[in-house]
Amino acid sequence: MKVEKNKQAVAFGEVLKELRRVADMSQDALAEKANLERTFISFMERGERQPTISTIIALALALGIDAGEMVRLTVKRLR
Amino acid sequence: MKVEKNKQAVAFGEVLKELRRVADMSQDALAEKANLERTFISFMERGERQPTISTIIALALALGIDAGEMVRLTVKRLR
DNA sequence: AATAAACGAATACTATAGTATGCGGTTAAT
DNA sequence: ATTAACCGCATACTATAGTATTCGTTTATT
Repeated sequence: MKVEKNKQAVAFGEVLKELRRVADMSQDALAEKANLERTFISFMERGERQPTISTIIALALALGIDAGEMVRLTVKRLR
Repeated sequence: MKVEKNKQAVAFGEVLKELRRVADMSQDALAEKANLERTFISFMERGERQPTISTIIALALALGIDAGEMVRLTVKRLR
């Protein structure tokens, strides 16, 4: 049977991808700046992995935005 | 050698504990409402575990507050 | 059309989020 | 002094976050 994807992870992934493109960064560049693996950024954007609070904060810092705002956008996308 | 604790996890734990008390809930009550284990709430409040985005959203919902705000308070506490 | 940057995707692994159980200490009531 | 609610803490386990490597395709750019 097909494994159901986590809705919050999918929503976060969409927000991440959008914000990264607005910041005009490649997955590779973002990964480097946030001290994460490029493949992990890819996993998150596809909703196959979800971030911890540490990762959210690191991503927000690398993207030059507010971590709280990033979560707000995620929650907003869920309803 | 002593295992260094994750600073973001500690900050989040402090915020969680404070917000839970403001909401006048026991760890047990919060755990039940957020569909988590009481011991996991305890771990988080002590900074020994950190939440994923799903857990943050579930906790915020159970506490009747905004998930983004919860993250904002955590980041604020880090500086 | 060839070269390279960028990304999806698979796989396999290590670290840690999250579950489950249990014990002991504290506090506040009886 | 006993009962009960609340919580710290330890341990052991299962699920998944995060790393590392690799291959194929797409999209410029030349």
